[in-house]
Amino acid sequence: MSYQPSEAELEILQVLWEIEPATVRSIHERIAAAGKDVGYTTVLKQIQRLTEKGALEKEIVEGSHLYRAIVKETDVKQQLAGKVMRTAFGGSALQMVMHALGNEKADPKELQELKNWLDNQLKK
Amino acid sequence: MSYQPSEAELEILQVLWEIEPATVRSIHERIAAAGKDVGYTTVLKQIQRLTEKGALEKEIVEGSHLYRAIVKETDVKQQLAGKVMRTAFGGSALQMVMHALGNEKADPKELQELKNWLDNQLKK
DNA sequence: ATTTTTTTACGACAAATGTCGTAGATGATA
DNA sequence: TATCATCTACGACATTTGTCGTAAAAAAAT
Repeated sequence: MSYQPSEAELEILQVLWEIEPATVRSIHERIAAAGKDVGYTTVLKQIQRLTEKGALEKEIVEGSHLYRAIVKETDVKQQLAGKVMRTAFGGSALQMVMHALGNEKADPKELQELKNWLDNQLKK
Repeated sequence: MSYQPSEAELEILQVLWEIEPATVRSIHERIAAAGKDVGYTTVLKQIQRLTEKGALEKEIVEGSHLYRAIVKETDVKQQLAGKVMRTAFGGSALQMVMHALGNEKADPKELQELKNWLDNQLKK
C-alpha cells in the first residue's frame, strides 16, 4: 500500500515530488518560502521520521544527505482523496466536489476542465 | 468558524446529523451496526469531548441525556473537502476528483450527476 | 426498600503529531 | 591546524486521538 501522511509530512512530500532529491535545507527553505514558519530542526525531524517509516530514502553523496520520496505522488493523493470521499461523503465524488466548491463560485476555467475530463470519462 | 473533526468524531457527527437528538446508546448502536467495533464508553468519551469543544450540545430531558450537533453538516464537510483540496491538490477540484476516482472506473451514474451539476454551474 | 442494570463522569494510557533545544559530528575558512 | 559555521542525531514536551476501566450516580426491576 501507500502511505497516509500527516499534514506536516505532506508538505515535505510535496516539495520532494517537485525537486528530487533534495537536502534538508532546500526543503526547509521551500516550506519557509511558502509561508510556513517552522524551525529547521523541526523539518529535519519530520524528514527523519518519514525516512524511518519508509516513505523517503536517504542517500549520502559527497557528504551531503539527499532525500527522495519513495511513496508515489499519485498513490498518496489517491489515498487522501479517496479517504475523505469515503469517510465524509459516503463515497460520492459528486458530494465531495459540491462541498469543496460549495460556497465560493469556483474558477470557471476549473469547472470547464473538470467538465471536459468528465465528458471524456463518460465517453469511454 | 466551523469545526474540523477527527475521524472518530466525524462518525459521531454523521449519526447526529441523521438522527437528532440522540442518546449515547443509540449513537453507539449505529456505529456498531456500521461495523465499527468500539466500546460504549469510548463513544461516550468522544461525545463528551465534542461537547466540551462546543461541537455538540446536551440537553437532559426526563433523565435521559440527549445530544445534538451544533456544528452544521454543510460547514464541516465544506471544511473537510476544502482543506484536502487546498493542502493536497493546490486548490484544484479537478485534481482532487481525478485522484479520488482515479484508478477504479467510477459509477457512471455518479459521473453523469456530477456532469449535470457542472453544466448547471457553468450556465449560471 | 433492596438489588440489579444502566449510564455517566473521570482518569489513564499508548501512539501519533508538531515543535524545539542541545550536543556532537562535519565541513569550510582563516 | 585552529576556529567558526553547519548539520545531523536525539531526546524532550505538549497536544491530540483513540480506547478503556472503574467508580459513582441514576434508573429499573423485584
